[in-house]
Amino acid sequence: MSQPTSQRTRLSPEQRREQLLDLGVRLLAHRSLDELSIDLLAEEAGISRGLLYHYFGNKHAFHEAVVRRAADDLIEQTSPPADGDPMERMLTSLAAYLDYVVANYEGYLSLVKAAAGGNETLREIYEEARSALNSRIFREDAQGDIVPDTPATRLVVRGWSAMVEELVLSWIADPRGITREQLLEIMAASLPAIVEVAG
Amino acid sequence: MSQPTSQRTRLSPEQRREQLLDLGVRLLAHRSLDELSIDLLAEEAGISRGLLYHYFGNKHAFHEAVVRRAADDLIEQTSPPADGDPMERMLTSLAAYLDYVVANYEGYLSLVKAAAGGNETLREIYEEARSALNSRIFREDAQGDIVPDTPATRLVVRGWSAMVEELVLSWIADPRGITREQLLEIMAASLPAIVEVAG
DNA sequence: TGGCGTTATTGAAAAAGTGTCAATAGAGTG
DNA sequence: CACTCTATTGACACTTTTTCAATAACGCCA
Repeated sequence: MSQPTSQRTRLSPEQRREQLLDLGVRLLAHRSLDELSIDLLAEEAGISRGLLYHYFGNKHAFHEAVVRRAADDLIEQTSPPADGDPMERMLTSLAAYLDYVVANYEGYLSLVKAAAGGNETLREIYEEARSALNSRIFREDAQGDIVPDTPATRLVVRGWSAMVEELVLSWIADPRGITREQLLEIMAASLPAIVEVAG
Repeated sequence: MSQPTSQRTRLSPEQRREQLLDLGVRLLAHRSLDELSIDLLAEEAGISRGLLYHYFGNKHAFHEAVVRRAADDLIEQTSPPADGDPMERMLTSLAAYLDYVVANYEGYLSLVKAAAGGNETLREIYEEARSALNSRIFREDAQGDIVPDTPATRLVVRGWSAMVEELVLSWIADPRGITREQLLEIMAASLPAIVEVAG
C-alpha cells in the first residue's frame, strides 16, 4: 500500500508462503472457497498470478493449503489437556476450544465452511483437527469414566461434537441469553446426558 | 433421447424451468456444486448454454435455484406432523426426516455440502429449510410440553438439530451397531435430556 | 390449411478465469 | 561493484462463463 507498486518485492519463499496463506485464510472468512479466485488473491497480495502457481501448483492445492493452515492453527493454539478428573479435563478442553473460536472467529468459520462443503481431502483435514480435539477428551478415559466405547457411543460422540460446534458458533454470533460459563456447562453436561440416553 | 437432436424442442417456460431444475438436482447428487458446470447441464439437457442464461441469468443464480429446489423437496416430502401427544409427533417427524434422507442420501448430502460450503445466500436457503423442520417442534408445542421457549433453549435446539443431522448422515454411512428404531429413540430422547441440562 | 407474429432457442463471439513458461530483476555475496 | 541465484513477472494458450443478434418452433387466425 505505502510502497510504490512499480517495484517487485522479493521475499524468501517461507515469508511469501506465510503471507499468501494468511491472506487466504483472511479472505476466506468473508467469501466461499470458490469465490476465492487466484485473480482475487493475487491482486490482494499485490503479486502476479504466476507466483501463486509457482508456490502452490494449482487452485485446488492452494485451497487445500489454506484449509490445512487454518486447521493447524486450531490444533496448535488449543491448549493441551490439563490434569484432574475426566470431567474437569473435558471442561478445560472445551474452554480452550471455545476461547480459540472466540479469538479466531472468522478464520475458524472459514475452516468449517470450507471443510463442510469441500472434497474428500478437505474434509479429512478437518476431521483430523476435530479428532485431535476429541482425543484430548477421551485419550485418558480408557476406563470409560465418561463414555464407554461402543459403536452406539462412538456415533453419539460424533453427534455431540457437531452439536458443540454449532453451539459455539451460534453463541458467538449472538451471545445474548446465556453466559460463557453456562454454555460450557451445557456442552459438558450434555455429553453424559446423551450417552445415558443412548445406553 | 429418442427424438432426433437436430430439431429444437420448444417448451413452455414453466416446463423448461422444471426440467432444468430437476436435472440440476439429479446431477448434483453425484458431483459437487462447482463441478456442476453450465456446459455439463446444457449438454445433459440437450439445450444450448444460452438457454440456461436466459432462464437463470448466471451460474450462481442457477446453483441457487437448484439448491432452493432441493430444500423445497425436503420440506415438502417430510410429512407434516401427525396428531398425538408432542413426543409422539416429534418421533413421527424425525422418522419422516430420516426416511427422506435414506431415500435421497446422495442428493441430501449434496444439499448439505453445497449449503455449508456456499455463500450467504445458499446458507440462508438451507437455514430456512432446517428451521421449517424445527419450527414444527416449537409451533405445536406452544405449551412447552417438550421445550419451553427461551433464548437458551432456542440455542440448544439449534445444537440438537446439528447433532440430529450428523447422526442421521453418519448412521446411514455406517448403520452397523444400532438399529433404525434405536437411532430414532436416541435422537428423540436426547432433546429433552439436553433441554433439561440447559435448564 | 397455410401464412404470421410471438418468443423460446440457438450459435458465435466476447469476457473472465485457470494454467504455463521463458524472460526479467531483486538481493545477497565475493 | 559486478555476478549469480532464483523469486517474480507478463504474455500466451486453454477452458469456462456470459452476452446478444439471429433463428425457428408453436399457437392463432383467416
